Amino acid sequence: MKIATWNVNSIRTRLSYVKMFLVDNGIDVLSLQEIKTEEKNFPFEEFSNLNYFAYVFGQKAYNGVALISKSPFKEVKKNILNDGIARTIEGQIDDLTILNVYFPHGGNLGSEQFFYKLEFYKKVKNYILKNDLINKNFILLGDFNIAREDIDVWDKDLLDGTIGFMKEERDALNDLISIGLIDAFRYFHGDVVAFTWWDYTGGSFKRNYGMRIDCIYVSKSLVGRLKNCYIEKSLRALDKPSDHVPVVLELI
DNA sequence: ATGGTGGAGCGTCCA
Repeated sequence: MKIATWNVNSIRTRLSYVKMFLVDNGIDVLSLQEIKTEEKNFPFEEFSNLNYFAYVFGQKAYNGVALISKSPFKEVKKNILNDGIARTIEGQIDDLTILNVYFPHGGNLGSEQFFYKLEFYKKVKNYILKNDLINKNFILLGDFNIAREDIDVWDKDLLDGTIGFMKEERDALNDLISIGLIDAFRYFHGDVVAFTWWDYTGGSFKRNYGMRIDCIYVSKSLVGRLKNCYIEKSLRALDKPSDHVPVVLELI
């Protein structure tokens, strides 16, 4: 089973690439962030034509998450933090609980958005604990907007203290995963420097000035089923790409 | 300090 996550930065602009990615990689479940559209404008038909189901929590212009899957989800919960912001969608499929989160960007240190981001991390952690998801076959994936380790950024000294790599943020992410979540990419590639996001500006992709901020975390019960985890970097080199690329998890 | 690029959707805001 192949489960992927991708911040597409507008589903309508990236639709052809998303369809290509699903087919080329034989993806079973795709978790999308920043679809940037309301549900009423989501291209449901394009996915049903490919024999995929789509579950959408959308919002006008900003945010927006979705789950795309070959077989139907048994249950889907949107808005799990009850904040009305289209950043969370969770579903049950087979024996898995999959929680797709678009974590806040965070603005700058000390800004209102920065504290919102740290609070958001606590709320997701509490939600997982409250619902005992950590003791289920649980997958937390999405755009975390935080690089956790030094090897998750292109220059740890230059980026020290900047958004996405501040101590307070890394502490928040470490605190979240301390409840028993395993970084699937790191499980297979312990010391590999690899990124999932490159800024649009300044030729960042060509220079490989990136960060690994899109991740797939699994609960301990799934460790024995991990088969592979990879980053589909080639999609960043296409014309009019998203600034993020997909991460793919293969489960036995 | 600014601007560098991109998306939504027509004002700017957000990343």
